[in-house]
Amino acid sequence: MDAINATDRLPTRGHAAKRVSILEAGARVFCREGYAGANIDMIAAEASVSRQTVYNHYGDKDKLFAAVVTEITQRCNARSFEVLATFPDHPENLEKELVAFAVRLTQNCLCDEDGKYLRKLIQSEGERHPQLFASWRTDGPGKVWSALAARFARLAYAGHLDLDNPDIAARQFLALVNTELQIPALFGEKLGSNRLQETAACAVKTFLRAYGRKRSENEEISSGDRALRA
Amino acid sequence: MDAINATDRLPTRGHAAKRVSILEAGARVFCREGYAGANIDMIAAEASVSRQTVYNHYGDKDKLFAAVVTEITQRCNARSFEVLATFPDHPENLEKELVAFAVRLTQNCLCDEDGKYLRKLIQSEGERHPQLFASWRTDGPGKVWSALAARFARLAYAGHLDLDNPDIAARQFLALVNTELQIPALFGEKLGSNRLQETAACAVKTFLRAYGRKRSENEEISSGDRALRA
DNA sequence: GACAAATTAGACAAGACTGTCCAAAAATAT
DNA sequence: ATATTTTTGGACAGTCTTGTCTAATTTGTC
Repeated sequence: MDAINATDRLPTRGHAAKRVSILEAGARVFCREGYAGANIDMIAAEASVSRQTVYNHYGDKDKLFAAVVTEITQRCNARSFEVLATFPDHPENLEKELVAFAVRLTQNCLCDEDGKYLRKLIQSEGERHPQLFASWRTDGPGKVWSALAARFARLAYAGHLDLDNPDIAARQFLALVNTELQIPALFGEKLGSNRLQETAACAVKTFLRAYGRKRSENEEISSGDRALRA
Repeated sequence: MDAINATDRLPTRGHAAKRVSILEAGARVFCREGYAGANIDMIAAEASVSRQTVYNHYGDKDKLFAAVVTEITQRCNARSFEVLATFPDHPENLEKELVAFAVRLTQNCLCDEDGKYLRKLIQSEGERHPQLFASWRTDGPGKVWSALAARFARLAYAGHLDLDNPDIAARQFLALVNTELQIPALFGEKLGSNRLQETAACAVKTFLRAYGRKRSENEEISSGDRALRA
């Protein structure tokens, strides 16, 4: 009855380590083979555990899958908010700090193992088990978006940005940061961190071209405005 | 040996109609259930055809899957270039025409059935069958990107845009247009065409804020800027 | 109408997977 | 050291799926 909820106790070493071992093997195998393609023997083998132990811990394939999904979801969400906490609220060099933030975001949330797993699992099973991923939709992207939007709004209020709709800006920021990641991600390819840096730099540059502060209070008229007057 | 290559003859009505019927049922079922989860009986039933006919036409499950993938890929690529041909090369109202173009792109290539199928199939099976999707990578996104980049470069040369790197601009344009589509697409949800229009409008507005011609020699403030209410 | 090709339904063997049961072995706690 | 819990390996029935085969039926062609 509480076999599944036993995850609240920390996975110590010798004891319930098998539990997490199974969970992680499950994530890998479900992700690699899809739900239907994965089989318990594979997962047991990859977790270095007997098949029976898998059944002892998680009951059946469906429950194991559900456990895997909620685990990965929680990890991903937690990490997203960790990174979000490093947002440059008081930037000295906005562009540079935004690029660093974008890199952290992609490295820790979008391009890491968990991120890849979650993406694949949602894509392949989301339509069949919408309730399983409901919490991801609301607690994951939903909250990240609005949190990020709030940060951008604050930057705008402080005069660092010029934007009319922080929510749209936040989503577009994420979209731009993701630009180059889509295709390789589909094939499970890893991007070197230099390439990742590049992409983030391009994304932020474009973002700031669109939403960067038009002018500061004590700045002289920009060259563009001079051209307009002429 | 040439069972698969028989697709070169046109699927007439009474004759080889079953062929395409199977192919389309295959696309639906493979997409819905994943490769491992799909079974021939399902596909046969959904194609209103006996199981044996499926085997007669396509040999086995693997070959059927390959046929489905190449078919969908070709359809998607073809449609992409159709839409690309409607790019506003000589725009009178650049913003408006770019929005319309973006809407065409999303409706016909990204959000339609084939687009959804291809996305799911690549995501779930791309890692396992990289060679199957190799042609998609090179002939699909690869060529669309560079074609789009060429269009943007021409617009820049004609003074309608101000960009330093057309390739990056093209990818970012696509990323922006995709902004809102990602999440619903993962769950197979359809976006109303009004919502689609909105998203495209936001994307293009941002794109032009970043890459729009700084200003014309003889132009007053654009209506678009005015609509951007306080 | 007759002939050839395609389609159908059904049975079939072979293999894979799930989930259960059980008794021996190992690990853990007292 | 002993008692308790967990893990293990293997066997097992039941189910599902693939791919083949066959004979009968339908379809399209001449």
